[in-house]
Amino acid sequence: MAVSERDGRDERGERGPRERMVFSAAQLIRRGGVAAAGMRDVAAHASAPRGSLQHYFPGGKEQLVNEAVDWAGRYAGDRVGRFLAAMPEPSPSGLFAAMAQQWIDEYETAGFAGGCPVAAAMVDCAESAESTRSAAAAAFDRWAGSVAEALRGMGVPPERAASLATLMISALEGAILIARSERDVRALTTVVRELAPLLDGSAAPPPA
Amino acid sequence: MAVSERDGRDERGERGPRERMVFSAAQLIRRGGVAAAGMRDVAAHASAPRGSLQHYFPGGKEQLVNEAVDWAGRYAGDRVGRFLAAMPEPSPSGLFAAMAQQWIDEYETAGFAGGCPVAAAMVDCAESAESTRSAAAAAFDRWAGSVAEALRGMGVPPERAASLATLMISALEGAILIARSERDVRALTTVVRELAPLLDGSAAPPPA
DNA sequence: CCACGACTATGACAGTCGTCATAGTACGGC
DNA sequence: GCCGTACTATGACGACTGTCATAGTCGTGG
Repeated sequence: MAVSERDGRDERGERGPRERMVFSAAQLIRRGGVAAAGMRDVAAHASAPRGSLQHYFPGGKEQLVNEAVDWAGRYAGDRVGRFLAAMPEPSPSGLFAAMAQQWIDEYETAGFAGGCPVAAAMVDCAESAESTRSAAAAAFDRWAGSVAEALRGMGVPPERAASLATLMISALEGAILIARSERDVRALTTVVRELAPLLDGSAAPPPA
Repeated sequence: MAVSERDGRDERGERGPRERMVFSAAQLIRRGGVAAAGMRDVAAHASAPRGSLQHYFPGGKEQLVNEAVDWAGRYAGDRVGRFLAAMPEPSPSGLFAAMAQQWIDEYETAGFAGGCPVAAAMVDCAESAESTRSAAAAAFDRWAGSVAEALRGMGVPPERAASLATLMISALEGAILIARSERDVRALTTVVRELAPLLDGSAAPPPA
């Protein structure tokens, strides 16, 4: 779910204030967590008027956070499709490498400031806000669904595709955490390398 | 790093107020993140006097958080040794299953309230507090070191042991996130099952 | 021209946070 | 008994936070 500042625009290349605020919320959340993403900060980052927050998000911060998580889940899911389209000959390991590469690129060019906004929202709100927890679950589910669909398209048996998708996303999320803590992409390159043979051997029936 | 309320005691089965506060900080951080773990809450949770906080932790909250992260890293590393000792015939997949099982047990008996304190501290403080980021890196490193050492003891080639340790911890951390969001241990059981053949095939030289 | 809806502006509110200052207690050695 | 040290107690402070109330500005349709 690495996201450059230019992503998320609509077909006219512009975004309305409401969309910008959701996007900015996701950006700030993924940097310092939900608590560090103040409502005033979100408005400022989005170059949106502070007064619009209560207008567009009458549900308050919880609604804003939930929409940011939802946006991130949709974005990650859509990205899978684009990765797939960009691969000359799709393979499970190639897809996973592309997913990780997006993070490697961000970390190498923009520094290690950000993590996954869904993970950040989970950590901060899982217990306090039930709606945010379920939004995170939906985001992961959407993401995993896209990955599993892609895997099935590569000949992976349907019952294993979902499992492998979970494994891929788990490993990626964990590697993001480690990479950020070490300020080094090593963890990301490592999981890609180590998981590759397992993923590419997955078109065969499940082992044992 | 799932931790029951009874862990972390010293040889006399008791803990001093200082240790209790570090332990309580870790407990609260892993539930709702650093921001949700107020200093007053920590003191209350540890049944320790509020006035002791500034006495034992003159570095303020940042020091307390860092020590909590450090404690968690040491705890996770020590756990690996105990898992190893409890296994009749050690195997990489068996070790990973034991690590995940600790989380499964916690989630099934105590609910999905908590995650990994190191991950939580990372998400909230990686950018704001450099010292906390490096404490998290040290915690992951210590944990991975224990795992890698265990793997080498099972015949895994040294150069692969470190990589597999990173993969195991990554997958576990990610699965924790997903399991907590879904309020279901499915993600944990899935990564254990899917990773098992890869881990147990790792005593052989690296593939290709 | 006026009214109406959508949107913006801004100051205030109550609450919480981490931190600090100050004072107080307990207990050891001398 | 006294002093110094370790620890505890507590109220206050300033800096936030999310939320609300109120008023203002548009543009558009009648």
